Amino acid sequence: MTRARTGDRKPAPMSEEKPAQATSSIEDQIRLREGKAAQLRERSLDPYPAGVHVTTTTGHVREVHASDDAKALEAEATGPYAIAGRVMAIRTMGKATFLSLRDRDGDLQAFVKKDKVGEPAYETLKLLDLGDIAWVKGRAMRTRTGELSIEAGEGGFQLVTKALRPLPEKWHGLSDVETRYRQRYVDLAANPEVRETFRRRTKLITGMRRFLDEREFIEVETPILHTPEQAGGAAARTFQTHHNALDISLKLRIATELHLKRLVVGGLDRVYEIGRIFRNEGIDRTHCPEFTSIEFYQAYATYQDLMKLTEEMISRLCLEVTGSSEAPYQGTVIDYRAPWPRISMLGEVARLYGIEGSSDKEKLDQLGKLTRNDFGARTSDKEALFKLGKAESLGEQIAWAFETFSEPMLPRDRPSFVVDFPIEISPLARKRDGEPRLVDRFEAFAGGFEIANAFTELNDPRDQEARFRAQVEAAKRGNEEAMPYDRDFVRALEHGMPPTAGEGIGIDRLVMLFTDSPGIRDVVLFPLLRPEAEGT
RNA sequence: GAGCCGCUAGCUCAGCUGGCAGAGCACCGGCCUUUUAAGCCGAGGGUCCUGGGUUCGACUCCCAGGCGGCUCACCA
Repeated sequence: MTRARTGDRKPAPMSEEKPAQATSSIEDQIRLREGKAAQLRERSLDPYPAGVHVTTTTGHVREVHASDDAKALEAEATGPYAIAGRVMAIRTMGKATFLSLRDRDGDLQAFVKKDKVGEPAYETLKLLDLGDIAWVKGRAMRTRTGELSIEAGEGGFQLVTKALRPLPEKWHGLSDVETRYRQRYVDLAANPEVRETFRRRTKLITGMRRFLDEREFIEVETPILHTPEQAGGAAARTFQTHHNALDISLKLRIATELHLKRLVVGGLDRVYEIGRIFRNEGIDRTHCPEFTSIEFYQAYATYQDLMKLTEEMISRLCLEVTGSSEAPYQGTVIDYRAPWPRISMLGEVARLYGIEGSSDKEKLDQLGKLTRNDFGARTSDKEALFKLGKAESLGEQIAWAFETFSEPMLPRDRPSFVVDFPIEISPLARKRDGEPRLVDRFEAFAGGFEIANAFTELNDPRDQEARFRAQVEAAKRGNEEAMPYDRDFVRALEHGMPPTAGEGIGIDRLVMLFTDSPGIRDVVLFPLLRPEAEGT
């Protein structure tokens, strides 16, 4: 690692005259940096060495010496610490240079003095550019201004990776959204808060696993490639693909639901899967064609049990990930502590239309008497009316009315559960005992969007058949999101699925909430974009 | 898919009513052994997203297209 430092005490002569022309177009800058790599090679220094010996991180050094002042550090024989990281700043004072090195833990200053580090190493320092990766070994010290630094010892500086492209500007970082998404490596290198976002994402997923594992759930993996019959479990259009050897057309899954319930039939009473879901639909602030969901199923539980579990899990995750049970989201602090308010979809819609009936049955009966025009009377907004007009059943009418009028009114500073869903929009949920026009289902909302969807599962195979038939009918009428009739799933239910409750949570959306990210693309490392135009 | 907005140096951005393309940082040369958005002196760097049109003259105005953002639609 310290090769070729002692061989030649005199700095190697510059390979050629200075560049004839000072330049700075990107091509020029790359050429110049390549030239510096060549100069390193001329001094028998590899610009891309392997086996660099790093003994610690910037974070560790900061931690160990957090409370040591300059005097204490001078008295103590600290280290030596060998750290490496991307060079974020170079401040040269002539025969002494300050570097800001950034590794996975953060930034730390390195202080390289010519008389300490030795002439050869100091000469290679002159070939260092912002964005290169450098290695420094030495003791910990504090500068006059009190900044903790590593002071490079004899031979304690090495350039370990030459970067050919310059980093974005140090002060503003990289802010062009398109470049941030397309070249996430630059975004991550330049903008520390982006790393924090993705660190939190990982923490969240780890925390979910721990939470469910503690409750004796087991994690499984089910197929992503679905036959056309299997590609159900949600209302969504699919991606098409094809398997060559079998010569069959396949679809990418739109949910993990139906396979997971097959596993419950098989006796895996508590099961979950975290994985990618693909839905061939538009892209906006909260939708992405590939996203990550967790679905879990618990036998002998009901949707009521899952509401409790959800409150508990998400409030705990918020604490684990953000350090508090309350987290700001786009200007509003959301308090995740249980219990979350329950809001009745049926009740809210009934209230909207002046129906104060006491029972669900009464509300449904009264709402059933309303005409399409009655439903539309609440708004003159053309688009809202169009939506309301599309409803083909009372249940859809209620759902659209809720979405249009009530959803925007959900609490902003708290997550909430919406309950009392109509059966028509819930083809996999169990009918409610006593009111078969409703199902035992909830959706959780926070920050203005849905984060979870759960229900007591339908386990009556004959009822499931009927629901599938209704979906097939809907598909015939042109509903492209209707799910296919999955015969094998019905066969599985015929073997008997214990009474079960299941839930799906959008992990990306939770990450948005816990990182205060405005859009789903900010929490996905490489979001799908149109292909880049030629030339970059 | 629709509406609105944006695209100028590697990055972040100015550029007026059409008249030679600008700044800061970065880069290049020089000075500097405790700086930290280091500093000082000097130099260079442009497919103004693309293609048409109007005009004596277009970064600027018009048309078409590309990519992105936001809103809406689609979407649980």
